[in-house]
Amino acid sequence: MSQSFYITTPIYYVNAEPHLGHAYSTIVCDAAARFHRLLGDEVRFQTGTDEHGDKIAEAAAKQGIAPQAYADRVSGLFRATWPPLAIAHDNFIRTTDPAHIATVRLILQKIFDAGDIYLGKYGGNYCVGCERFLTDKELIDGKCPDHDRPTQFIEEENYFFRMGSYQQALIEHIERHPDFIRPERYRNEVLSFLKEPLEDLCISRPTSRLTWGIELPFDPRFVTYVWFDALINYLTGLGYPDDPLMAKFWPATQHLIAKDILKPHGIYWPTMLMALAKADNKPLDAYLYQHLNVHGYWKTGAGKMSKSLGNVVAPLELAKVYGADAFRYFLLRDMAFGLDASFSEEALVERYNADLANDLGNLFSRVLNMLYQYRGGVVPAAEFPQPDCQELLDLGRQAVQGYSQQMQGFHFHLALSEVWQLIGEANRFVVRAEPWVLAKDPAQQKRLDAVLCALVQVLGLVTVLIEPVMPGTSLAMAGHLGLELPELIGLARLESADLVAAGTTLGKPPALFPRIDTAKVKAKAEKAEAKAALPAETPSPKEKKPMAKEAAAPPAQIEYDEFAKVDLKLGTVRAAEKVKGADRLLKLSIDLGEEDGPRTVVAGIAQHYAPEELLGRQVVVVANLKPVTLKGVESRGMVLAAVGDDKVRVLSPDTLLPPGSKVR
RNA sequence: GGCGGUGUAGCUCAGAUGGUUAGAGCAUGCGGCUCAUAUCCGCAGUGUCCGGGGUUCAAUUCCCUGCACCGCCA
Repeated sequence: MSQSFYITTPIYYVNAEPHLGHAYSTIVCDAAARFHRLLGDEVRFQTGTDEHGDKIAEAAAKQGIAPQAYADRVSGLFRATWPPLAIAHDNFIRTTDPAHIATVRLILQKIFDAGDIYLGKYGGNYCVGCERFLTDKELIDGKCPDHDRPTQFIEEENYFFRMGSYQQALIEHIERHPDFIRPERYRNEVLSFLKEPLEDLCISRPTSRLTWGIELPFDPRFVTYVWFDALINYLTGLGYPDDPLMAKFWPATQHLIAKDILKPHGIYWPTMLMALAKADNKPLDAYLYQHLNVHGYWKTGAGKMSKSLGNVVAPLELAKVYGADAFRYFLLRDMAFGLDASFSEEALVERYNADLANDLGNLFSRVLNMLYQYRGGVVPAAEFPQPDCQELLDLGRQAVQGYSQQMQGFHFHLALSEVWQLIGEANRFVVRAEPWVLAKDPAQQKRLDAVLCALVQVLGLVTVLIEPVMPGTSLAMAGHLGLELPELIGLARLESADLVAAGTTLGKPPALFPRIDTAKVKAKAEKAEAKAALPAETPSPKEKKPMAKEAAAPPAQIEYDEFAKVDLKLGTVRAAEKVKGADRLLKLSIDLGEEDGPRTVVAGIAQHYAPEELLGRQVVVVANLKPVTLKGVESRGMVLAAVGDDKVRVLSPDTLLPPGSKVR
């Protein structure tokens, strides 16, 4: 029953550092991958970097370093961007990987041997300054407009790929598979492009002009054109031709791109795949991908946004300010997939407050609080199901259906809207059922049980449904609801109403998304803008201070052995309470998977965490710290936390692991 | 220059093979509840459905034209 699902981001060209557009593409793929994992599919999700070509050679030269060193640096930046955004890719590929280079050469040779690559001549107006051919239209008075000097007519030998010979086959495939390129507007764009005769594609660059590329296997005087090299990454990531991954995943390939690279992916790539299929003696469409999913642009900066809030902080920085989950939610909820959308901090905060704080966060909070007050946190069994409760649960199941369909079709904004309609239903249900009235009436206790039970089950549904988009929140909710990992629950299990087992004891809820004071954000932005408007840059003493702190001597280096003496372990917080007579101390009972039960650890984090917030959380503990007695409580260990300027956050893994797991 | 798209409430957008009161969310105003993160629920609006012309008993919806923005191609 389980199917395969292979999704790819474009590999990002390392001539620019990661920005919002890259993040969106990658987050979309991650959400789709997570969704398919919930479906129980076998999933492979690949991203990576594209590192050859003129522009990279130039950028490296400008910095006075070797292209490889330059590519290493920027590729590293991309790699480091993803974990904080909760991206869980299976493979990160680089076009400078030896395996990729070998495969590109193998494929070139195959297509060459099959006769679809030939040596031809190309003549044109070459500008030495630009190091490229210019079209007639680009010339002004026969001169290069950028360098204001005459171009030379150069005839150059190059290798060409017989792209044109696959034009008709491609048109037919697209017409027979309406979903091949989606949404439809981009399919139409490709078809309209294919109305004109398709020319062959120049796939080489002479080494006299460029050496930063993959040498053609059949002619060392040339390197491969960067697109021909780059597109093949999707195959090399699966180990074409022989790796078992190919058989499992290639037939289930979904590419995702932004609209600016539609042509290479909608035309070059399928014709390349047809040529490769022909060379491998297979039907022409044997290697064609399932779907090309095309999204629009995020418009940032410019216009009125800069006047109020946007622009003050780079979009990716906002993920740190408001959290990866809120950031992901905003991107997926606010953009109709395929169309353009505009990004601003205001819009992000608006979504955050309206959807996350008021709707979801508050529902979670009110339901669990009532459960805590009326039932001591123990989930009741609904022994006599009531019609309205049943109706709510039915709506829940319908939401799961609608959500699944929309997610399959890459309509993320509509999928989320399904979930939020359910959240709205649950909020209305609370008002209609008035649990606070039921609680006072001894005759209504069974009814109250049913109402609370239904609400808790809806929270369970929502927990799983939001996992692809907000994995961290989903995990936190699961922890408080006593559920196992959402990704292990999967969508199929949502059919039963008993996600949260009766009899489970749930703690007091934390605020999942504390409301953001928009007035404050605005004031901050205006202040920053005013500051930016000042011409002179005299740093105020205030700004100097943290600089001085950073400049303090770093701690001395230590040997690995010294580090290894510290026994770090993962523990699950089973109980938490304030230590009497101490403002800063919390007494935690932490399960380290030890036979003699949970340990008591005292942590100085009471000003940063309410005890309930930590229930179910996994934390990192120094297990072999000498016991100390603090305010009369013996503490056996210490909880690790990151200390920011005014924030202290305990460290947790991004997915639950067995208590006692070693940390190193 | 050619082709295509978009233009609907303050904002973001949905919509009907043309037919009585044009919709959703957010923002705004009023009312209600109190379990909740001053949250939630209900009610209320407001719109020359881009301008002009045409077809029609009837157009925001179809046709033509103009304007604005966007995209693809050259």
